[in-house]
Amino acid sequence: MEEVVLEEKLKEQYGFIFEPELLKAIMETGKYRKIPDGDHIIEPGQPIQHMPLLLNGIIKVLREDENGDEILLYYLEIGDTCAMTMNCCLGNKKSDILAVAEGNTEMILIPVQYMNEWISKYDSWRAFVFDSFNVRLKEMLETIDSIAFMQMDQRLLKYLRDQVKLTGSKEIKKTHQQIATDLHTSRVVVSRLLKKLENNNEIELHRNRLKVLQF
DNA sequence: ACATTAATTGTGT
DNA sequence: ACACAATTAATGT
Repeated sequence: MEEVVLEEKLKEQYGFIFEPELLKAIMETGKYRKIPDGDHIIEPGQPIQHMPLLLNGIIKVLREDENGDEILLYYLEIGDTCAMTMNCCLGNKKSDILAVAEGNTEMILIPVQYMNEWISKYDSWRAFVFDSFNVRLKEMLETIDSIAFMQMDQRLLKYLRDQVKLTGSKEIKKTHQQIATDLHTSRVVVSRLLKKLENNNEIELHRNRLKVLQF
């Protein structure tokens, strides 16, 4: 990608947060990456060498158990960075999570060795890192609540709301099966609940997509 | 335009 | 949860 365009994108998303010095450092050390929809960005067991700064797109962060079962931990949006990655960076450990691109995703990868240096060097970086750590933690607590205490219909509603907020569109382009995997349940359950919502005129059902009519 | 097929969605047990 | 029916989208003829 053109250097100039990249710099503009960076400023667009992070210009208000980071001081000019830091932006320059990011431009110098970061590597631009474009990830197509559905590609795995990080897999469990992989050592982490970079930390991502999202330019656009969404990243889905999942936990995977030994059977290959997955649970959705949280989503990363533009302007976010990955708390799990930071955790790994500090200890130079391997990844505990699976990160998948959702939609075409562009990001800048920063080698982990700069993490520590920048934390002491740039106030804005330290603030950014801690802040996003907080946000992630909060989101994960929500997810835990939702798994532990909420009924499936509530979880589905939350999921739909999140999708709308996340993509900025009331159209959700997913199959029932995909939703079921995200929520860690069976497709049949999702189908039945969605059908109920449709009967209540809360959503519109189509093949491979659905439309939210309320909220 | 029609038939075939594969994938997704709906429903009863 | 499973099995099957119904529907839809995609593809070839």
